[in-house]
Amino acid sequence: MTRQKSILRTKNTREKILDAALRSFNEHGIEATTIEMIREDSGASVGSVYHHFGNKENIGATLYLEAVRDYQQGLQGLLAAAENAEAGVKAITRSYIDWVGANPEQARFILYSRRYLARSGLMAEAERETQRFLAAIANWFKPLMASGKIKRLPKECYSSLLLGSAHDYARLWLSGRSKKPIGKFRDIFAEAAWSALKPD
Amino acid sequence: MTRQKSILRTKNTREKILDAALRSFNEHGIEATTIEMIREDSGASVGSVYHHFGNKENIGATLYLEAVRDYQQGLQGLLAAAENAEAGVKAITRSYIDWVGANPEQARFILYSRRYLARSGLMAEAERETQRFLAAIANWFKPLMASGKIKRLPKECYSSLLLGSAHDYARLWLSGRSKKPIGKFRDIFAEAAWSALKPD
DNA sequence: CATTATTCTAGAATATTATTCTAGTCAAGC
DNA sequence: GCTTGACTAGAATAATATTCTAGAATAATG
Repeated sequence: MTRQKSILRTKNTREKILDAALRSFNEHGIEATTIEMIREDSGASVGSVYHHFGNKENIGATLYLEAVRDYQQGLQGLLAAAENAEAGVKAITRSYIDWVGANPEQARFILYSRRYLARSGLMAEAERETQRFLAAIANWFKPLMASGKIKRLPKECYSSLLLGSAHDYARLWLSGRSKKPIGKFRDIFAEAAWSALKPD
Repeated sequence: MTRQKSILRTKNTREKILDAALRSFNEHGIEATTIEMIREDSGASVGSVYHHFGNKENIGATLYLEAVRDYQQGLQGLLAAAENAEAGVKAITRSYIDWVGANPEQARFILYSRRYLARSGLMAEAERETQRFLAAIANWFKPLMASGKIKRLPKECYSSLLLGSAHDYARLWLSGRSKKPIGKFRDIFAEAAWSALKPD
């Protein structure tokens, strides 16, 4: 019980710092966010912040890693369940849109702050996980490409044709330049992905 | 003549600062770039840097504004020349790809650093110019949408369906995660845009 | 030309902010 | 109830952005 308490104390501080950082990073950008702002908003001390994360960039990298994991987990199994190429392509697109719609703050952070986050150990880890994830998707696609169920194209192009439009609209929406919630256009982007990838 | 000389001095210092900043911003990111690095790389003094730009963010905003203007200028006239919907859609896509291929450093900066640049006066200016530009494109599309030469969709979706895939691949390429020059896929992305926008 | 105003450059001084350091507090297990 | 390790606090330091002051170069004026 006492142990539980300790973990809670830790967890709470750590989570509060992450929450405060995400809010502030998204509102002001990472650079404009000072440790002092995070400290004040989270109620933690400078010492705590540095104890948990080491430096400002690691706070960002942690947010990035946790968000990416959450999204990738949501997609697991969807492909296994897909009956055919069209269903799979549309499932990937819809899953992406649904995740963005449900987690706009995390999505905003991932889309707009990746460039800032240099190659810390945490980012390398995120990179590795993403590679594994993309490889799994590529694997699912491979037989469909071979059998002509999906248009044959240079392999570099698939991910952009699949998610590029949804990606782009997500940026538009998350930046506030478009007001219409991304969920409204779920099927439009799924159709567009399929029309770019279906065989002629 | 003396006047000419003076402008050159100014221009050179100013341009050298911008060149050094673009290099360093793209290599290390804006935050990790110090004024000292820009000063050393450009050969200017701290005083000069601040005389010309006022603060670090304004250097970024200037790079952003100049790059966006350059791209937008390139697209002017292309639409006026387009014979029909398909030609127009493909011309826009190709023009974007060509510009990115020809100006990778500028493109990288625009795509990866927009979020960092807050609403300084310069960014507001860039925003206004972009609005005018998008309005001109929307205007070109309007009669085609009305007459059914282009698929009828919610207006928020068009830009993402038109350039989203190319956009996405540009990021991939510019970040170094894909090695194949974007120009190779010029027609693939033009086709994809058209297949998303052509009437059923 | 000489004079004056303006723009530009230089680098030292200052202010802001990230990070480190030291001294503790707190809970867990013995 | 002692010891250990994880955690917190906030002061001290270091790194960096920005401002300031002086002066050099250039342009404008009579």
